[in-house]
Amino acid sequence: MTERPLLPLLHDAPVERADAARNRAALLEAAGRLIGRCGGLERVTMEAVAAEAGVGKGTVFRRFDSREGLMAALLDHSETAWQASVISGPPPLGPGAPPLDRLLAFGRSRIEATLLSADLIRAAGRAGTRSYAAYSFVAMHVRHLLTELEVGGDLPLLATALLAPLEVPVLEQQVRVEGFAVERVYAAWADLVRRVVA
Amino acid sequence: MTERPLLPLLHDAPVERADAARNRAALLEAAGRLIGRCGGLERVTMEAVAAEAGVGKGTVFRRFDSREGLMAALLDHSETAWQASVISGPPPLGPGAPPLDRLLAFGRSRIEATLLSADLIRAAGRAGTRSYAAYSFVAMHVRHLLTELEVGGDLPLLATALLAPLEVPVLEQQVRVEGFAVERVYAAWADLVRRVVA
DNA sequence: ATCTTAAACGGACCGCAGTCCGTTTTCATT
DNA sequence: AATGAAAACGGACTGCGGTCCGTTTAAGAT
Repeated sequence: MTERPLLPLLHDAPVERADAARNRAALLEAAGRLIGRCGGLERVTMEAVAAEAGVGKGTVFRRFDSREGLMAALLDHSETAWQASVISGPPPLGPGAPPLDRLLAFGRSRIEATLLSADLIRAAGRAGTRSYAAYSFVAMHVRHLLTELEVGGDLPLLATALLAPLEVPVLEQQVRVEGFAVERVYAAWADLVRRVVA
Repeated sequence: MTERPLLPLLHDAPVERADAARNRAALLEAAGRLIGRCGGLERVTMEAVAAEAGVGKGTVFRRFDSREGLMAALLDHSETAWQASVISGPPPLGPGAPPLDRLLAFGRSRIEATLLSADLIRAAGRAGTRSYAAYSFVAMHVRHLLTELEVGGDLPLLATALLAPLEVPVLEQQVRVEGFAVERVYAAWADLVRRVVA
């Protein structure tokens, strides 16, 4: 499951001890199991995760720093899989389609993925903007596509402006509070994109 | 300070008892004082606010429900003042200027006001999107200006898309993490607006 | 002035995130 | 295999947000 790198010295993370790695895996599994068993991850306490994994409470915090850290680690699996489908999945989300098609596919996929993991993303903290690594990836991807579309202007900030309406609080407001259909939210984002690249 | 309505029955808030009103005011003042005295509002505990105001802890939660509620009440003053300057202040933020000028002035003013109260807004919760009342106001205002500009499309969602980059997490990422100048952030937003209304 | 009652009060109490520190385990070295 | 030091472990402990409930108080009615 967790691959130990063949040349650990090349990675700056200084090699994890065997018991530490075992407990990390056990804790992630325990957390996933508990979230499934109870309804909703906010009802799962850190102590319960520790107990389910058969370790002490201190170990949970040693491994993941905080509740948000644990949630972020949990989120990492799906986020990584999603990133892979953007990097090397089938078009139009993956490479091979025209840039505008890719951008629109990106938006639709991002909306769906974000709404699907909304609770986890919120619990993983940063209160609205996902962790820096995740943000960097999507920002870079959108900048890249905008460059291919030969869009002028301040690309880093323009990319951010296109990404902002795809953040959890905005989508939840639109879909869960205002009751708009996901399809309509996507259509509006696509409209925004077309105006920007025009 | 706190005006009692002449015809209380017309308001659905069922009239506040004198001691309750006194304590509400005392608590807001105490909270403001403590936030000033200590550095940063996250170092101020609810118990400390209660003590500073000379009331019991239960009273704080009775009046404001939660820590977020207290922070939201604190924020309400400046938010209301800002709304007033949009509704009836001098142009171009207030009425009297052409719609595009008003929209651009709105963006600049909103960016500045949001960054100024960023800590409070974050502490007031809803994890990224401000309280519904505040959101409704700005959304309505932007929709209104877009209508005057004869912009077509799904106006409610288009307005949201223009507002999303002005939320706290986005602005803080750009200004505090990436180190962009506020002026540049505003310029990028203005560019976005011009592309959308074109 | 007194009475009634709904509302407000205060502070002990609870649950959970996060810390601390004495004990145990891993693993590289010999 | 023995050893030593760095790392991990566990669970008691702390601090704060939030609740509960017995007591007090405001304010309209008589």
